[in-house]
Amino acid sequence: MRIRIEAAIRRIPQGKVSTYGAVARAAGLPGAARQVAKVLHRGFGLPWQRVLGAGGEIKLRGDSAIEQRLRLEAEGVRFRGLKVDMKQCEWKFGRRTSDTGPRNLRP
DNA sequence: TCCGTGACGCGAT
DNA sequence: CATCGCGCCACGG
Repeated sequence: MRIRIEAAIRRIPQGKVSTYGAVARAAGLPGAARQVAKVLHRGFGLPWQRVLGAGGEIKLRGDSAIEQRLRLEAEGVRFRGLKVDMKQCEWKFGRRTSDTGPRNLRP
């Protein structure tokens, strides 16, 4: 299970973000949002900053939250107030085989 | 086995 | 918006 979740997380490209719930579904584990959070908390080498709560909200507290925001802005993710502008930055997981989703956004 | 715990999600107020 | 409540789920005590 951990592997499936990690794989899904790794599919999120730089400059894009996703949510715990979406990652869980992409991993074939609908409803396992909390497990996604755990994997992120313990796993290493994962682009953890690209996973947010529903609506593009950062769910971390204190310094971690600040770091996540800085990391995201550093890779071009735009914020609208305290949330990420999902309308523009959310990564849509495609169904296997050549996933054709909106990609390459770096003007 | 029961119970508390979360980097959760969503609808209702 | 802010809060609340309830559903969800793997884990550890």
